[in-house]
Amino acid sequence: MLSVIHAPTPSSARQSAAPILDGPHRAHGRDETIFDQDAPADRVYQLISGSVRTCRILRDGRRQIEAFHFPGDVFGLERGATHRVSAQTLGQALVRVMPRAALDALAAERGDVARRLLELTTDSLRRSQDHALMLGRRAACERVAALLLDLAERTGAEVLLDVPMSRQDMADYLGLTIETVSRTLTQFQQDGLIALPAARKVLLRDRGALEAMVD
Amino acid sequence: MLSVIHAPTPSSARQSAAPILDGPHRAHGRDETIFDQDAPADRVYQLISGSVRTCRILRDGRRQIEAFHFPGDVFGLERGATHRVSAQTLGQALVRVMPRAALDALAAERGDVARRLLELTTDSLRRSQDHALMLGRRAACERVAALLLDLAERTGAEVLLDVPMSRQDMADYLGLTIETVSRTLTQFQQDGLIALPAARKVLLRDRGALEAMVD
DNA sequence: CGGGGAATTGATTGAAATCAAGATAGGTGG
DNA sequence: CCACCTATCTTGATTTCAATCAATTCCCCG
Repeated sequence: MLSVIHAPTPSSARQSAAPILDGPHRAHGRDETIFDQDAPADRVYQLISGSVRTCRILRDGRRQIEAFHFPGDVFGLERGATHRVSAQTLGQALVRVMPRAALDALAAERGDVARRLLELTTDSLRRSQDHALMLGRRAACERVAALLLDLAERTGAEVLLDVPMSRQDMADYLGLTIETVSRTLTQFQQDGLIALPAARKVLLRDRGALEAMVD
Repeated sequence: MLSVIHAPTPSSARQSAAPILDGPHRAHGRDETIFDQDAPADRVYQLISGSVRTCRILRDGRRQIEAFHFPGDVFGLERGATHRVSAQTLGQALVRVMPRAALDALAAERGDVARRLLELTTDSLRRSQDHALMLGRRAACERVAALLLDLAERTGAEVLLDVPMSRQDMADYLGLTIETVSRTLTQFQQDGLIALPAARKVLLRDRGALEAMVD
């Protein structure tokens, strides 16, 4: 049975970590689809563990990753009847599944829930606008630097960064190709900004220099 | 005195046309700033007539226009204390000014107002995501075509399109340069897709072909 | 009219895409 | 446990699309 979560929201924790509504958890394996583009948007999801990408694909195959999601993040919120993006896991992931009808009903009767939904949506909007600025006006190296810093901030990594996505995922988020992403990372390494100690690991050696590139 | 507008929302009208809250109107001349980037976000605006751009500027002068606004559109909604974008008029414009505190208070006590705010924010999010897809994965001609069709739809133009913005505005919205926008329009004209009968006018001659470019 | 910002057009450059091999590493089965 | 196999990633050569640099031309407004 569903029940409302009376979430204490300590200011220290990431705000989005508090669930809006309880719901069953669902486990996903690596690279599994959570929902497809154009599928009915009758559920909302919150990531418990792992990481997820949401993306749109054009008819000719071009793909734009719209966002990466990390534990605590809510995704799948839509205004219309269908999902405008698809969602896939990057590795193993655990998600909380909330029926949209229940969430809408709850928002209608409880102001705090409605406010939380608005906050979540506003946060997504802010992220999307930052993303658009990056795609419209930033050079390849600035985009890659921005992604690394964003990952560091959102996963709470100090120096050694876990990069859960492939080069193709990075490229499709950044509006670049895998080759350009790879070359840019190599260049950062040669310039002493980062080290690449293993696959899907990045060691931040000069965070200040990366931050200077982003703004 | 402020008063709530009990807006009948005929399904035929553009939904965003209904004001959330009444408020004083303010007239602006051509190319005037309504609010600056980083200024306190203590007011929300609704465009009555004219058109407005919201944009962000990087330290080195690169500019990204985040959105164009037309009559009925609400802009200036923020989660934080300051505006993340600036807003300027494109021509003469009339805006309704609503104090944010009053709007927040109203949303807290009235579910329909809270819901309306969420709808507006979700619409902005959808637009921003479409924008990001365009900036990340579309060629110059596809971007220009998308802008023309978007303008036609939002201003309700059938064939003759009023383009209220300069080439620089178009370029900064599309992540291109004025030269590329100009060349693309010339090419469209040569291909019989449009005609350019006057400055800031575009005649749509083959809307189907333009739509085919966009998806 | 006449001045001046905006737009167009042309020539050239340049950043990232594309095309094309290799290198590396992760997973699997012998 | 190790070797192979296949994905993924890196690196290199070349091309391409859009940016930049550079004149004109076109209008809009005074």
